[in-house]
Amino acid sequence: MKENVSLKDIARICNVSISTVSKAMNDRNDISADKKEEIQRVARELNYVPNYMASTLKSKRSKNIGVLLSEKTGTGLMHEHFARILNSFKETVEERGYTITFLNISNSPNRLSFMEQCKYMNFDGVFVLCADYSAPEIKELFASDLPIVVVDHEIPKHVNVASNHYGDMNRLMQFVYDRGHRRIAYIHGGMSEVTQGRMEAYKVFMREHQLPIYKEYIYTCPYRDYERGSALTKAVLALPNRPTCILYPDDLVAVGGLNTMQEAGMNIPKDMSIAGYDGINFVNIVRPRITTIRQDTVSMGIQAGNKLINRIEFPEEKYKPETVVVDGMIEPGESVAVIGSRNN
Amino acid sequence: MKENVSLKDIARICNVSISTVSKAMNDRNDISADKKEEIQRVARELNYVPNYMASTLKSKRSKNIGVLLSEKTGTGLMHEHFARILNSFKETVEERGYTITFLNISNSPNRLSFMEQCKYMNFDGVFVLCADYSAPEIKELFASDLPIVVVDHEIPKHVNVASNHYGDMNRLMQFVYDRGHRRIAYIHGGMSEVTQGRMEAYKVFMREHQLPIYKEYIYTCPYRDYERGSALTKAVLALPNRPTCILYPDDLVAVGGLNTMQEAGMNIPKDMSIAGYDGINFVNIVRPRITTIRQDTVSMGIQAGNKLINRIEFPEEKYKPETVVVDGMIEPGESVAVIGSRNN
DNA sequence: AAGTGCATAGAAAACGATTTAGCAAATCAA
DNA sequence: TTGATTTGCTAAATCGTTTTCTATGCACTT
Repeated sequence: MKENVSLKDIARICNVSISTVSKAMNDRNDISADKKEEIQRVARELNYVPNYMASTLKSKRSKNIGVLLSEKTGTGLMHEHFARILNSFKETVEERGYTITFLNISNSPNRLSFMEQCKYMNFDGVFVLCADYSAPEIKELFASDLPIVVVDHEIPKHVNVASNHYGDMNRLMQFVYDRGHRRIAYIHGGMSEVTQGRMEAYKVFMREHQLPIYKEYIYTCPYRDYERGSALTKAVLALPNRPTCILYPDDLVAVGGLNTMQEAGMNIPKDMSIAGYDGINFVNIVRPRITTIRQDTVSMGIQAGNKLINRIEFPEEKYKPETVVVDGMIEPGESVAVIGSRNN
Repeated sequence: MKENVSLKDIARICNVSISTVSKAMNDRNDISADKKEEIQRVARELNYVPNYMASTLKSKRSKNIGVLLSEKTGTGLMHEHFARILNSFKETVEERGYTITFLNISNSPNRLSFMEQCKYMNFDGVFVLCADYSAPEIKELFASDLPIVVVDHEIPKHVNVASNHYGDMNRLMQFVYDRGHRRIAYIHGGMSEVTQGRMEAYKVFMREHQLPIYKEYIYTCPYRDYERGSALTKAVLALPNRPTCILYPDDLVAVGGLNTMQEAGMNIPKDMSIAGYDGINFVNIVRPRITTIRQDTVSMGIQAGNKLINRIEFPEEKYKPETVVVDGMIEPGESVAVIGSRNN
């Protein structure tokens, strides 16, 4: 048995030219129906599989999408949030006939730059899930004319699929407000401009509800920094005018706070209400369940995939900058108590 | 500026033939040093990037590895265990100049079979992280002559990178035994033959230490089935001769047990000791920290990557079946109490 | 009968690399 | 000097497609 059958082999067997076979395989209409059928039958019998390299070399369409996913502390594949988005993205593009290849992010000296990798592999588009946006090589990538979709980061010319940071935080504020909370501490995550919306939502909500914004109620903590979450919680507890509720930048930091307070003998939510952010799995297995904003990672992946492929297949959309906002949802949990001052 | 520079362009500029340029770029030695240097300089100046499709088409070496990762309930990208292995695998192969592409596992009707995808994309090898091993298309893949590395599953001809189920379980038994436990319940995970080693280790350990093996102490529970873990825990608690320790099939199921018992007012580990398996992140954030076997996912990924590339680059090893056993480690936690009958 | 249009097929030129075979010049051995 | 070997380079074939252009036959007009 021949190692790999090519158009040429089929052409010889069917007594037609290579071009005719090619037309039959691509279901073109400048070929007679019976010939097309016969050729396709023979191809099936011989287990013909087209050669990706040859067809991409000629056609310049790779149907392959590069995924950029850097593994800085806590992000990347190993963070459930990104893994979920990637998984949903993968399903979406696979359904539409595209393939996913990771960009090489290793430190090996002869590694190509991101831009070079895209040229090399002929990516039709790039999905940037998380990256160091200050790196020169990523700026070069963004400056190229490749279709690109980025998650939670605004880039001129490209699509940004982002959580609704402002809206979600607003929902969360409303949720705790409805349960009577007025003295609400907020631990803000990171300095990245994308999540500024949350801080904004906090302040606007407080102002709109005539609540004072104490600067002692506002902290900053890196995402996923459990230890720091624990330390800041102690700081909050030491305040003379203790809040009744603490909002954390993400679920992991919230658990840091939860554990700290429980170890100090406090009962959550009786003695203090808390809420997290993200909605990763373990909020459902710690006790009490942590109230959180569940980000709709499934929708983010689907939208990212479809937007990217649309830009690939309909280049007229290519340079429209665009932000796709995906709403999160309150996941109620049990960590926010209903308290006395409830007034609605 | 020309869209993409090719060997031909460089050849024209340097007044040499295409073959000479090719040799210079591939750092061959049948070319004079000064010409090589000049060509490389010009290539750099023009931002020459080789064309993957062309070179793979001709050379048949894609330097691309297909990754098969099916997303059955709870496995796949979204399970931390697999994400960790994949991440470590990715780093390893990227360091060695290989690229990773996912096999398409979608349900779309015109999806190629795994084997066809490998032919189509010219994968040099395949990494099977998790899959439905009963599917015909995967059997066909395993029957091919591609270099393949599989995780935790024994396949004739191929490499199996597996956790040391027997040894790890034995270590865990020794750990609880050393802390005085004699009546040890064991909830076994799944029916897959690969983890039979754990059951074996449990029985052998009990026998070797002259402990009776009560069948009421042995249960089966699907991996990652939190609810079932909870239910089985209740069954164990109802036993007339309650064990002092319960070993769970994985950490998530263990937390199911933990929460159930805590809700029933029990103190863990005072009233019951428990241990999990896997060592995924949240064992460190629940209270008490769950004692577990931390699987060495980093090492698994590294070994899988290196074995696979070795088989690709040194085909003489290709058909040696091989099992690479990777030891896990006790992660002590706080969920196993030291109890009275301690005797060493 | 000549011209027009259409449907079908094939020849051949790409795409951009690798690789083999061969040639000329340079080096070496005798 | 002659013959053999080495060195440095090129021409050309090849990998397996896609695509453009041309050719042929046939049916229709007029």
